[in-house]
Amino acid sequence: MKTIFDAKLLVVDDEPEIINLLKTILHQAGFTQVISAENCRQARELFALEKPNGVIFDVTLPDGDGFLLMQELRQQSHVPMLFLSARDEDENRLLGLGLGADDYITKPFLPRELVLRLSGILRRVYQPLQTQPLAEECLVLGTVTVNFKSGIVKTSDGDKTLTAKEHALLKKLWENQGHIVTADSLCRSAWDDDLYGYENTLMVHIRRLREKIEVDPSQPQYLLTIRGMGYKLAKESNR
Amino acid sequence: MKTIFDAKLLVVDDEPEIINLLKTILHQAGFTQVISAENCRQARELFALEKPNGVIFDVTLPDGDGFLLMQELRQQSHVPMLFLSARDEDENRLLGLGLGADDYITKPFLPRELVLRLSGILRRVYQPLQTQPLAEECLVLGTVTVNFKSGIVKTSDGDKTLTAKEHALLKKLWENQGHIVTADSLCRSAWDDDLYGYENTLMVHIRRLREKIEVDPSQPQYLLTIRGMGYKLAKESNR
DNA sequence: CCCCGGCCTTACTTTTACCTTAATTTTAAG
DNA sequence: CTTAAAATTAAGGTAAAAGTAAGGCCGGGG
Repeated sequence: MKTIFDAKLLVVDDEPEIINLLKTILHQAGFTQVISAENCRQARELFALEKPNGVIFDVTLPDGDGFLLMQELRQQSHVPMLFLSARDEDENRLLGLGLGADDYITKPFLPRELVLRLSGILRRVYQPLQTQPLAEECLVLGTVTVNFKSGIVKTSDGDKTLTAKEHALLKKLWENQGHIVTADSLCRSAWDDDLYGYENTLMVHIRRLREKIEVDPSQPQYLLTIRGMGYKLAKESNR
Repeated sequence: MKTIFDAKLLVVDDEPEIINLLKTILHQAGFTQVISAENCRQARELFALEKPNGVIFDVTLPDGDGFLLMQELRQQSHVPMLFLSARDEDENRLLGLGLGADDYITKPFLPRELVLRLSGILRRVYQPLQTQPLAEECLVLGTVTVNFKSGIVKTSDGDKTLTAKEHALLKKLWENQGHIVTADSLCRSAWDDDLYGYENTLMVHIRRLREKIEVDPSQPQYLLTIRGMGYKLAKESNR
């Protein structure tokens, strides 16, 4: 498993045993650095609570106010923070989550689950910031770009808009890009009832699609016919 | 407790008992709408996976492939998705989280915990996104400017004020500017109850909106019809 | 209390963009 | 070469959306 971000983690805990466990788990998962700190309040300045960092708290801190500490830090930063707890106590779980913790994990936990949950939180917190400009889901075919949410096809000679049927068909092909999609399967995703007889209808729509996404519709480069089987949307890589 | 966002939730589950439970919990927590769907694959088009929506899956779907479905949807949308499971099985939890679920909650769960976890996820996913567009509260369309706070539309020939319905509809379109919004989705954001005969009602309001924001209502430049799909508020850039 | 005006809804007709049909031509496999 | 599959046209057909007008609801003011 690989993490998406170059994340550092500050572990607040007193039991060296669990620190080591976390270090092992998280290192294996690709996190770059794991630091332990006995007294987080003092060490706070050292670990800037910035972008690719996160905090893991052990609920059972010696002075017993892990929640207070968490609340305090939360006011200063929105970095991911999560609790580890020795015992599964409903009240504490609600309290922790209510204070703004991103998760609350009770021991014994599966190492892999910790990693997955952590990765998920990091992804949600940082992904939106990073991918703001390219958040759109687009299909790129050479010089042509299709945006499914807006239904716009951008080409070198102007923009075109997809009709409902074209949209449905192209989306299906896109979802199976690189694989052959049978005519039957295509029909089922664009029509409610099974389209009796006239397979021709599908062909006409394919033609219109080609007119919109292909440079030369009669010499398709992307929306390919697989005779006797169906159609295939070629992947950029293996054309 | 109050939620931060105007969140709708699609509940995928077969047991009416749990649907009702969720509805109760989430309504009390301030979520505006909860919809159930027996077959998500078929219903997918109906619930545009747009900004303030989320999906809750029951792992034990009748056909047993809730994971597959989740994975499929995840490819298409980054809206929050979480699993509910009847039994606490490590493998499934890992699988669910690994596929990109935002959380995996096992029954019996505390209602309040569900709400807290949900709110947390929504906050993390939408907070960063929403602060951006809502920073400015004006919609600029060529020579026309719409101020949402005051509901005033400034045009070259005088000011007009938006009615309640027009305001709600335009806001929804604005929040999804550049993307196609289904008629259904629009209705749900402008009417509380499900509107029975809304076929024309929506259209009439769209018409009135066009009369206020378009230069020539019969040749719309901004509020575009996407036949068979919905409406779209064009972005200045790709018109 | 009743009328008035703004807003929303309903009902109906008209328009049009998209889809289907069908007939012909081209392509490619055996 | 033969033949089935797919492509290409272009002409209607059709359902979705637009347009229009009348009626209903509700709150404010006379």
